[in-house]
Amino acid sequence: MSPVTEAPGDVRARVEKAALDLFTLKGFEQVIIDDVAAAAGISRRTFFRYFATKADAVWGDFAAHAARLGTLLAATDPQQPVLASVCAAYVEVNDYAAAELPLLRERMQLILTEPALLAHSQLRYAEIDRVVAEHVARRTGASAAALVPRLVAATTRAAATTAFELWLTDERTPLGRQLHDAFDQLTEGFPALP
Amino acid sequence: MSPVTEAPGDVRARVEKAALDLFTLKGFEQVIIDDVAAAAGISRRTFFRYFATKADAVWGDFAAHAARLGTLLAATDPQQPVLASVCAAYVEVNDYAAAELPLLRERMQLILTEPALLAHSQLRYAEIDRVVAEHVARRTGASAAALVPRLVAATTRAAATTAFELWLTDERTPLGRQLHDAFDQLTEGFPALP
DNA sequence: GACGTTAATGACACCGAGTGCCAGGGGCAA
DNA sequence: TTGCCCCTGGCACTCGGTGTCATTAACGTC
Repeated sequence: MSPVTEAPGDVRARVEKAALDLFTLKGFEQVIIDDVAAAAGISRRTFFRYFATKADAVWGDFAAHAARLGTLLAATDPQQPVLASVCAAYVEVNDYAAAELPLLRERMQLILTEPALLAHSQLRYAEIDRVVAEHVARRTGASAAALVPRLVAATTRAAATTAFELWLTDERTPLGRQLHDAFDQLTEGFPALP
Repeated sequence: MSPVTEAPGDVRARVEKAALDLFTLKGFEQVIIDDVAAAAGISRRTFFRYFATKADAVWGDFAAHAARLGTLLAATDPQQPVLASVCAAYVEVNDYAAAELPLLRERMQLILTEPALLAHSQLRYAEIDRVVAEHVARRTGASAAALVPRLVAATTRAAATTAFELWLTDERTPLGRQLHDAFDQLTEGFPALP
């Protein structure tokens, strides 16, 4: 039936697309795995060979994303202030081509508004936090388990998430700008506050 | 069979205790609802009348906790800096009596280390963030959906969570002190950072 | 061309969380 | 006693997720 051998990765990409479209169309909870599998032309069992959980179909290759953030952090200028280096890495790792933006919006819209996906996000962010805390630990000489590295990791990630939320609701301001704005507030100690 | 009529709330408290103990002893995933129900002397169906999900049995009356944080924030001195008022409210809402500390430790240990509970926590924190963002919005005149209120809510909550994590691993430093330390770093714009 | 090997797939049965529905029973007021 | 209400348990069902096994197609070797 099938024309020829399918290129590896094709199936995974097709399932991911089918899942994303269905979730966006009907809502994450309303879609069951059989729907996604049918739309992608595979069986329910095969779906779980490509994605460990239903939520995983929404996140692309997030492990690579986190690893790239780590690489970018390691390559930052040691003279640069630490917070600035974290900001720069966040901006660069989220510097998507214009053609990718609609897909990113779809993904983030789901992740930030669907309760089940929002909950799942916490597990993914743990990897991000670990990478950032290790960078801060290197720069400061502290342990990655100490207050400052963990706090910087947690708060910068909170800033990045907030920037993403604002970017979703505001079509006009680019993501990089939203990230810079949020990091600026954090770095300056919230100067606008009474 | 049962002696007399049971005081209302008794059952819920008993189930909560049974769940907490079993989860701590065997791990959250290893315990199934039937185990908890049996230990509490109720049926599986009744468990789900007291708690909407398995994770909910670990959180006490968290809605009341969030509401109390809101009350404390509303009662803060308008002359006080905004970040200081948020810190003070966080410290006060988490000012437990010494007798309650072991239970709090058990709860937080589970929430912060069990992946399923960590994920679930994100849903609970949304309520906290909303309350804090509204307080900041009141104080600054901004919309609760604007950058600064959301950012303050997200970062202070990140700071509080980090303080809890450190408190769990360090038996000696009291929780209020950990919270103050974390908030100080945040308020001063991380002075220790190069 | 026949053969054994390997990876991908699908079918099936199973577990556990969570839900809807209904029946039984005890407390309580009239 | 009667009727009402609330709490409870039992049952069947949906759905996410997993272990197991048989099938099939691709590939290299003889």
